[in-house]
Amino acid sequence: MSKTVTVIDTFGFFFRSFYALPQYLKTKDGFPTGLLTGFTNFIATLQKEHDSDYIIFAVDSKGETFRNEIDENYKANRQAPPPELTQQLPIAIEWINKMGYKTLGKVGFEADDVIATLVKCAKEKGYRVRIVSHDKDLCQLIDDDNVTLVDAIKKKVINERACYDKYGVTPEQFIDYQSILGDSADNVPGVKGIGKVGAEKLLKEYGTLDNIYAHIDEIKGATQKKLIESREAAYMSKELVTLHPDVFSCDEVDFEEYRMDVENPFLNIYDELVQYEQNAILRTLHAKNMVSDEKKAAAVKKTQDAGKVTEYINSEYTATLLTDRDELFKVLNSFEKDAFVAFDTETTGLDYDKDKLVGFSFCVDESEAYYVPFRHFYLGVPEQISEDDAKEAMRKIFEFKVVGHNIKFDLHFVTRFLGVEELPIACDSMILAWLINPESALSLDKLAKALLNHEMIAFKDTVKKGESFASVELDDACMYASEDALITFKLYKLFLQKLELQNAKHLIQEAQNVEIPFISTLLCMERKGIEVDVNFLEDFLVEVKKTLESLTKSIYELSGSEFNINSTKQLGVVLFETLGLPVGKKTKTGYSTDEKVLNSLKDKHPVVPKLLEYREVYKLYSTYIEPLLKLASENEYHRIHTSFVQTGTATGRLSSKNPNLQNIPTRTPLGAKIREAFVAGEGKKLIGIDYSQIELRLLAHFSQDKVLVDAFMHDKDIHLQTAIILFGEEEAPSKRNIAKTVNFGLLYGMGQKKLSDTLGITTKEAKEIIEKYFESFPTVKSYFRSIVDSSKEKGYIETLLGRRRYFDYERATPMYKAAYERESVNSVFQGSAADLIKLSMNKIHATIKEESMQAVMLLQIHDELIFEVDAAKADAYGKRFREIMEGIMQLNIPLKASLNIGDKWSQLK
DNA sequence: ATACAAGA
DNA sequence: TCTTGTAT
Repeated sequence: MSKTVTVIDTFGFFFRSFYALPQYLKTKDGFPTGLLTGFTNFIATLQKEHDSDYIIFAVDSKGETFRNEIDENYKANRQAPPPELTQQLPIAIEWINKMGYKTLGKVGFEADDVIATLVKCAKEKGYRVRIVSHDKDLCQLIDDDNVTLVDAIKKKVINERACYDKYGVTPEQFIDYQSILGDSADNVPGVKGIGKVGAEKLLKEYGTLDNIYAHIDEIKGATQKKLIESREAAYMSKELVTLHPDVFSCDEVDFEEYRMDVENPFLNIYDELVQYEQNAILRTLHAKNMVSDEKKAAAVKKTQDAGKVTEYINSEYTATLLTDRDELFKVLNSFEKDAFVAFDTETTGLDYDKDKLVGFSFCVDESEAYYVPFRHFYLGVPEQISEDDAKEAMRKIFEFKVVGHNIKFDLHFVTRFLGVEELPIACDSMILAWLINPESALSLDKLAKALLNHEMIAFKDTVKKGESFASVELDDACMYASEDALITFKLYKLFLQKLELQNAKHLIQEAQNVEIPFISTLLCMERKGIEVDVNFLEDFLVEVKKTLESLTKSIYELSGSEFNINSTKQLGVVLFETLGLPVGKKTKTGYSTDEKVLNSLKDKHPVVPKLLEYREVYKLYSTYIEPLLKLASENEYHRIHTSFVQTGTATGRLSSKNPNLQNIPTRTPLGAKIREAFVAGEGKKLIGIDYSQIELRLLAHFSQDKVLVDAFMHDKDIHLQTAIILFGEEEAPSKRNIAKTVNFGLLYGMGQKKLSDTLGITTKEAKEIIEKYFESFPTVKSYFRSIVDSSKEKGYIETLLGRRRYFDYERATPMYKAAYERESVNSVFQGSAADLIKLSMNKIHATIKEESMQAVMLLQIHDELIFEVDAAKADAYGKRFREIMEGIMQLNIPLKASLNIGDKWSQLK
């Protein structure tokens, strides 16, 4: 590999950076820093984007150049640069040398000539050259194999091809091109009256300037006249624009003096980086632990005011660390009474049961954010706010309109810390982001990157591995936490604007009336948790372990080998190679061994039924029994707390995690036994209420289909009615199950493929059934059609409450389009059903509070709610809740919900 | 179809 | 990351 030299057109680069970067970048004293920031960024990305062996900063030298001898007007037209630029320029030049790089210039010559000379010298040595410049004067040096130009701001490489695309001439023709064109900014006259189109055309035809004049007789009319008149000017121009590769002799340059691999260039200008508030770079240095604590302390001291407030200023906003009570309240009292305050907490971990708050941050405008530490703990931690003052401050904050990002998380910690049930909140930027597009990434850092083009400080760069936020030093904590509050504030404002622009003002109302109150509803459910019978689970665990052991033994015996049954790879080998069973389905990586495949092999070998049983039991053990038992045992009340994710799905349903309590088994007898472990507390009962056929009822309501409406109005068996219509009165009872699957399939948006799989029939038969269904329910068919049409026209569907889900039909393969059509239809029902139960939950939550009922809502499983209530009131409360659910909205058909009461979850059916 | 979670 | 399996 030949060596590479990067040559910087230094002043050109600085000018470019200066104008490319925002002019408002200033230190807090008002000293402009845009150019400096651009420069430090450039150096920081040097290795990554301009990796080479040598780097030379070519500079102009003061004084007249030989070009002024040719023409005294040369460059006389240039305007004096603005003072903001001239202020920064000498600092930047100084930094080049301080950092350990070297400049190269020659009195009487411009940087361009120095560069031309360097190119010649480098070529002699067989080095490749990258010239960092956007100056077209340098195009004449391009030589694809050896020399390219790099535009550092646009990050573009300009080679022969790019040059030709842009100017229509080759690099070799470039001098002649400029000679004709001239350059008014540099007072290069060129041929008067011929511009770039003419110059390009002439050179395309004749190749060179000399050849143009050699064939001047062939050229017609005005062009000829102009060329003849400007002949002298053209050749003078040629002298002006031709770069001189002989500024110095090549043995004068020792490339080894210009090595790029300078060690830690920034450390050499550390104090100045602090002085000029190059905080992005400082942050990286600190994160990489490249700065000693003494050096850091000395620098922080310089930025520290005489008073008790420490400010960390970077180019965009001020992060203020508040460690003094009076300062803290001075800030809080300065806020308008009805101000929106973005609020965020820092904790020792994610578990609100065992982890603790260590500090909080807030922000009321886009230029300033604050961090209040009160429980950081590390060797030599400075004075912090007291816990009592922190409480008082947080109470005060919740008198304003609080906005958070996933604020349910913060509320768990703050409510417990303050000893209150609920706190009023104004909004949640994560929920707004979800309402705007439920399928987008919702984390603060992703949103900041995508919408604000802001790279946030990474949590893992702030908190060392294995440590908690409490051990983060206050200044780093302040930078990190303040940024969270600031970005939350910015996003909140942005989302309100976006909703208006997207013509979705109703979603602001929906957020206000439904989603935001829903946060409190979920908060109470999660905090309460559900009790688990630990003894029962322990016994169950022992029993299941025994079963597994004996199953493992017989599987080993029957298969004739010992292997890891949980490894699908090993299992595949045993079944299909050792035992030679017929291979059915294959996966991307090997044999498929899923339940369906095993079922088809049930009679082929005695090990297969054992495997099926093992799979079921192992699933129960590993996914449910063991983790649930662990969670319940850890909790002093044996209650386990799930997290409901309000923004978890594209349709509007909730999701549940850590643990997921929405997929506790029910189908098989053994699985259903898990539900026996969920019990009511002492003197309490569990109540389960589930909406019956809520999605099909919504279908009846929206489509107004006579058969469906009639069935629900008279409370008939909907699946049987469907069977009657599909297969006739006679066959209906025996085919009710098929009808049920079809109805079910409709709701989950199954295609013919999935339906045939589920029913165990061919796709053709499935297709026929679906067609039959639509023939029999023409109203449903046309209603589905109308959803799809509107989805395609608008690019989104809306639920009952106006929540949207977007579909990009524009660039989608036909397969995707078909999937989008089904998802569109399905989302309307699932989403609207989710809306209804959400409304019910809010209403029930409010009712429990208003009437001080001895009841708590514990779980939601999509169309079902589970409560724990005072045993004596179970019946009355149950009926009351059911009424609320059935009456939550007046539809064209009645809503129905069924009520069950018991001591264990398993009894609620 | 939509989730979450476990294990290799 | 892939495969499997649980729920609605």
